[in-house]
Formats: sequence, structure tokens, C-alpha cells
Amino acid sequence: MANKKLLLIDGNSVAFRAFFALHNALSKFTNQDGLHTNAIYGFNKMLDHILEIVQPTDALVAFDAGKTTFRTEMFDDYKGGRSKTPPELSEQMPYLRELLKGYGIKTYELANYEADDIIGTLSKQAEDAGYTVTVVTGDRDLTQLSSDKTTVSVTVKGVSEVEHYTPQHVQEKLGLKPAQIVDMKGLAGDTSDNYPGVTKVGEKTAIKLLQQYGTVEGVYAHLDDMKASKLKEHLIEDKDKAFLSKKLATINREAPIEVQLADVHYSGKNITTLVDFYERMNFQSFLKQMRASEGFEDKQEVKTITYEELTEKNLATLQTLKGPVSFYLELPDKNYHLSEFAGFGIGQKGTWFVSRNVDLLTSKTLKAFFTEKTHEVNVFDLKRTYVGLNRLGISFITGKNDILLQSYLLDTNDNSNDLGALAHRHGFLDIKTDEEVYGTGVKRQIPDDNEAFFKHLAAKLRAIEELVPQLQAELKENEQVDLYETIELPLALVLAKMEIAGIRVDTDRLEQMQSEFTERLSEIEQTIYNEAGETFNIKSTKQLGKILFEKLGLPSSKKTKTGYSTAVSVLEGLRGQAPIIDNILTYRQISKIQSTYVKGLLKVVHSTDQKVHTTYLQTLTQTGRLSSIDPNLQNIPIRLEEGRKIRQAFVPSHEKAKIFSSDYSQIELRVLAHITGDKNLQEAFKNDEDIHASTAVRIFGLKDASEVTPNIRRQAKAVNFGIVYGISDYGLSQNIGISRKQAKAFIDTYFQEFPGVKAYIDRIVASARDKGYVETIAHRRRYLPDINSSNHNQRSFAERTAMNTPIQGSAADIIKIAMIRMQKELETRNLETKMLLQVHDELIFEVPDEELSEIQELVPSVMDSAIKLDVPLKVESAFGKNWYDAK
DNA sequence: CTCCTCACG
DNA sequence: ACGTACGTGAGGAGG
Repeated sequence: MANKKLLLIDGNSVAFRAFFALHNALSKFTNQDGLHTNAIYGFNKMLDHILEIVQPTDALVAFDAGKTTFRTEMFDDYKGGRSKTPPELSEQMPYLRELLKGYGIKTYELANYEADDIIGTLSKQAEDAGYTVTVVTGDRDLTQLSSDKTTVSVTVKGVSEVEHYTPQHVQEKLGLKPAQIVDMKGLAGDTSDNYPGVTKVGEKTAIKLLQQYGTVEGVYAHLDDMKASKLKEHLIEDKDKAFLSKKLATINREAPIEVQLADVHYSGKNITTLVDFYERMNFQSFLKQMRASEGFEDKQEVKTITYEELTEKNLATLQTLKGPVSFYLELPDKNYHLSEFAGFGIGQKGTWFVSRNVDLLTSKTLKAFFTEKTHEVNVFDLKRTYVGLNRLGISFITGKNDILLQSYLLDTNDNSNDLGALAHRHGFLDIKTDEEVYGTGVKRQIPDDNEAFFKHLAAKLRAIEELVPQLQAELKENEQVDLYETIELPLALVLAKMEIAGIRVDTDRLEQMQSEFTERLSEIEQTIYNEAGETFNIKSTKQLGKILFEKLGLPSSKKTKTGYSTAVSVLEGLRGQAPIIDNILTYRQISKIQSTYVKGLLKVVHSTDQKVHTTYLQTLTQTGRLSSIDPNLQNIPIRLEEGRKIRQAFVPSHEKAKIFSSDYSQIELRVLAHITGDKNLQEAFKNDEDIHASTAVRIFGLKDASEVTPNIRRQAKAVNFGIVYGISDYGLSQNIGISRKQAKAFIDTYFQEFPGVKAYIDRIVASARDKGYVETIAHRRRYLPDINSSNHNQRSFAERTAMNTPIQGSAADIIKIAMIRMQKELETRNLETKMLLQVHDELIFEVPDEELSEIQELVPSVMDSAIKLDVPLKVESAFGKNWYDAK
């Protein structure tokens, strides 16, 4: 048995080290389900490193079995006073074992013994059998095991770096032989394991004594030779402690382990298990590493799949498909309004038809196929599919199950736009991700090779078919079938139609603004340079900070990670101290409008129709709101007049039409009144009071609304917002510039005046702790794993989210319902009016003049009756020749 | 690619 | 003693 190499790892100790090494990045290391993964990640790094160096033939990871061991029997306070293992670490332990399974490394634990003893016992057996042994641990005590055959590698700083202790290295570091470590511990004790040693004797003194007398026994044998001293007194006094501590420090090398050397052969990683594991842990870097490693393609056991290429000649074969089919249209670019068409696939139960030729979709055969009502069509991303087909002139396919939508509803974190990744997370592994097949970045490309491309298309069809019943069952389990069927699925088509309609942009107006702003900017720029006494990049916070706080010597208050903060809130505090400040604020404001809105918008206007076509992300936010990208039409300026003018560029696409806008008034506070059931809040809405004014009357103890000044109303408004966001005294004080104490007083009074709200907050946080998630009115769900975190910040954040999500999310539910009904009304009434935009609590339409009176009636009535709450919903409308005038 | 800043609800 | 409002997207700077 030449060259047997055994690797022994102290699992708990390394996990502990890994956890704390990556502790400040704790929140970054979470997977789709909110599980913390930093210790697993660190452990993995360490494993890769050590396996590379050691190249073991045998390996085992030992774990502690529990709190009580033979050592606690000897000394009950052994390891006493240690703080509990953080829950964020404990939750990772079972997964650590899974990781090790993937690595093909055996794990072992033994009741009443620590991992150290297992390692000590096995290493002794291995040494006797002629093995070379490497021990990995985060605990220096284990260096007592080092010998000419055993190296003890102790993690330093991070986890992937280790320090190798050979007997020589122990000698150099401590001036002791490995066997003397236990004597040192006996004399000096160990604070982390909480055993005492001799009073006033620390490592230094212990080493000196041992260099002279060899062992604890040696020290006491020569006690009489010592001169009288405090040290000698302490040694005499604490003799029992010294011997007990030595015993506690000594690793048991004869533990009754059942595992044998022959059982721990290391045969290497199981690629498939590890890939699955990494997917679930969301370890992208390790996945990438695996993909790059040799032989991965062969080992990844994607079940072979057969497909048939669809051509004009065999189109008729489609008739053999009966019942539900999977359909997939490949639009490789993120922006599907402009993407090329790469191909499509359709099929069921192992019969998969694929093609690069999307023109086949417009054939009579396919049209006939889809218009037969017998086919349920299942897809991934219905909105994308609908928009793509629409571009081909096809409008007859309606989806029944959209696994992207379903998966998002089940868990809002599960919103990746990759079918393969989604499938993996739901345990279906016979598919690769787009990145694996198409590549990434500039190299991303649909393969020229038919086989590779078609197989991937077929795998997607198969994944859809496999996942549909599973996801349906999970939705049912969560009582979310209604949410899916009556809200999200129909909404996907409504959104698709809005995106397709697009909104017309007056590019002449934008170009005119562009030249005006260019001129103004260069003027302000010159003034700023004069005031600064030099030219610099005003847009660079780094350079600006230097000018303001170093050269001009203005007082700096806030700092960011990388330097001085120059945010508006900071600059406003400096107003009046130097004229440059006002100019910088103006410059910032104008240049934001110029770059993001004027230039930004001009860049994305489609040359074919002079319109912008946004893309709504329906499966992104944690609350159920939509988001809008490319361009984002949900953050067009309105608060400041300068920016608001941008809205003049959004115009109807036909003459004799208007832009019409309706918005919900105070929808979030109304939802709050409904959900909390607070009588006072409900009363205010039922009486159609000015809600901020009535809040002001209550929290400032005024006689009536006549006493409310604008400033008081502003403060009350901030309190109302604070309540919706999950209030903190600090946040409120910052927002309205009052002391923290005052802010706290406001909040306390608010809770007295609106006791139902206080009760709701307590109730929802408790329920989140209990269930692990919160829900909206329509059963939209958000998981909050941090609600029980031991980290104050994370827990507080989760608590605020627990309060806010049902409010923001229910408001999102409501407007979504309104949108679906609105679209239906427009279609059944055969109106030309088009719904164009949704901005969270507002809907924007383009209305032909002759439909204006009908729409003015219809939209508010549909919106305020979308759902029945305990308080009325209020809708306000306006119209004009452009979006700016619709106010 | 991350940070800062700032636009919206 | 912590270090904060909730939810987003885009542009520019600088490593």
C-alpha cells in the first residue's frame, strides 16, 4: 500500500471559521429560498484548495455529535459560556453534509466524543498502517497530533488559506514538541473552551516552564526546586486544575469509533449531484468552474432526447398531437420587441418538433392546429411569446400554463428568466441553461450546429411539460390558483398588448430640449469652474468631493464607503455657505434630465413608428408590482417643473386623440385602513377627509382641520408614509428634519390614535415569524427568512418588509385586476382607446376624441370597483394633448 | 462590474 | 449597541 494519503477534516470547526470569515457578506450569500450559504461557500473553497494540495486517497469529515461529551462529564462547564451557534450557521449544517456527499467524502460523528477525538483516533490508526495524514481544522489545539507522518493544517484569516503544522513548525512557533501542547493547555487553560489552568499563567509562562521541566508532571515533580514566588504559590494552589485541564486538552486517540480506515476511500466528485447542489445554493462561480472543468459535458447526464425537424413537408404530422402541448419561441435578445427569431418548438410526450424557420408558424396548418380549442398550450414566459408571435402577425395562440409566472408566484425570488435554471430549482435536471448552450456576453450566440440547438429546444419543451403538473399542484397547495388564473395569466396578455401599442414620442420636442439644455449646462459649467478656480468633472463625486471639502474647505458631514458623500441631502445643508452649491445642484438636475430622459429616450424610440415600446417585468419585484425597462416609463419626471416638461414629448399617435390618465388616490393608505381594520383610519376615508390633515389633527391634538398649517400637514404626511414603510424614529427624523426624540413621540401618539394599525403591525410580524412568509389580499406571497435572524439589522429589515409588503402588494393586486377588466371593457365595447402605461397607481391611455366622454366615465368606474374594500377607493382623472397636460 | 446618485410610486 | 425608512431602473465614473 504505497502512498496512502488520508485527509481528515474537523467539520464544525472549519464551518465555524468559514462562517465568520464571510460574516460581513452574510446577506450576499443567500440562495433562492433565503438560506444562508456563506459557511457552505467558504467550506467549499477550503475543500478545493486542500484537495488540490493533498491529493488524498482517503478522506473523512468528522463532526461533533452534540453538546455533552466525556469531557463535560469530567468538567460540567467545559465549553460553557460559549454563545449559541448562530441560527444562520446551524441552518447550513445539513447542506454542508450534502456538499460533502457531492464531493464523495464520508462524514462521521460519534455520541459523547468530539470531532477531535475521531480525528485523533483515525489518524493514529492511519499512521500505524503507514499512511500520510493531513488534518484540517480551525483549532490550533489539534496541532498536538502533528508528527512525522501527520501534518495539521490550521485555517488562517479566511478559510482557503491554511498554515501547515509539522513538528518542526510547532517547535518554531511555540518552542515546544507537539506532545507538549496539552501540557501548555494544562498550565495556561483555554478561555474559548472555558477551562481554567493555573492562575496568572498564560501561554508565555507555560512555555517557559515546559521548556525547563518538559511536562505538567515534570513541573510538579520539581516544585521544590523553585524559589518562593507568586508563581509557585499559584502552581501549588491550582495543581488539580492543571491536571484536569491537561486531561481536557488531550485528544482521545482510542475513541470507540465504528468507522474504519477501509471505509473512507476517496473516489472523487459526483458531478451531477454537485451541479444540482450548486444550482440550489445559487453558487454561480462554482457552476462555472464545473462547466470549465474537463469531462463535464460527458458526465452531465442530461437524458438523451429525440426531436424531429419540422419542415413544410411534414407539417401535417402535427395532427398526431392530441391534448396539451408545450410551445416555445426562441427570441434570444433580452429585448423581444427587436430580437431576431432563432426558431421554435412544439410537442408533447416525447414527440418534439423543432425548427429554425419561424415562417412555418404562419402556415394554414399551424393556424388550424392552434385554433382547435382542444389544445392547451403551455409555455415559459407567455408575454414574451405573445409579443414575438404578434410580430409574425399571429394572434391565435393563448397560453394556459406559463411556468415562469407560476414559479414566480410560488416564490418571488424564483424569477430568473432562464428556463433551465428555473427547471433545476424545481428539481428537473435534464436541461442545460441558455448560458451553457448559447454562451455569455459577446460570445453569446445561437449554435450553428442544428443538433445542439434543436436538442436544447426540445429539452425546453420537455421541461415545460414536466413542470406544469408539479407547479400547478404547488399553487393549489398555496391557495394561489386564483391569483394565477384570474390575475397574472390574463395580465400577461394585457401587458403584451400595452407594450405592443407603445407610446408615441415627439422627437422634435426632445431635440429642441436637448439643445436648450446643452447651452444651459455649458453656462453653469463655466460658472462652477470659475467658483472652483479650476476645471474638473462635476459628474465625478470623487473629484467634486475633493473640490468642495478639501479645496474650498466646506464642512463634510456624511461619508460613503469610498469617500465624501455629495448627495442632494448633503449639498442642501451647505446651501448659502458658497454659491457653488446652488450651481452644482442645478447642474445635477439638468444633466440628469438631459442624459437619462432626453438623450436616453431618443436612443430607444423605434424608427419605424416613432414610438417607445417598454418591456414590463411581471416576475421581478418582491411585492408584486411591475417594473419597466428599456425604457423605464415608470420614472418619468413629475416633481420638478424642469423635468416635468419631458412629459410634453409623450403624445397621442393619432391626431384628434388625447392622453388620458387616471390614478388611485392614496391607495396604499386605503389598503392599510382595510387590512388593519382601524376604525379611525377607516372613518377618515369613509368621510372622504384629507387624510394627511386628519392624521395631523390626531397626532398634534388639534381641534379640527382648520388648525392644520401646511407645515404640520407635511409632517403628518411623512408619518403616514413612515407607517406604510415600516416606521423607525430615525428614518422619520431624517425625513422631516426633526430630532429623533420628537419623531418617536409622533410615532407613539400615532399608535395611540390608530390602535388598529399598531395591532396589525404586531400581528403581521408575529405571523411572519410563525409562517415564514406574508401575503397580500390576493394571496401573493413573500418569504422572509431573515425574520428570525439573530442579526439585528437583517431582522429589523425583515420586520419592516413584513408590514410593507401586504400593503404595497395588495395595492398592486388591485390595479392589476383593474387593468384586466379595463382591457376587457375596451375590447367588448370595440373602442379604439388603447391602454398604454401603468405607473403603480396610475393608468395612462390614448383616447380618440370621440371616445373621451365614455372613457372619462368608464375608467374611474372600473378602477374603483376592481375590489371591494372596507373603505372606498377614489380615482382621479385628467386628460390633455400630451402627458404633461394630462394633469 | 460596483458604487453613487437620482428619477418615479 | 446596532444603523435604518418600502419598491424600482438608468447613467456615469472609476477600478
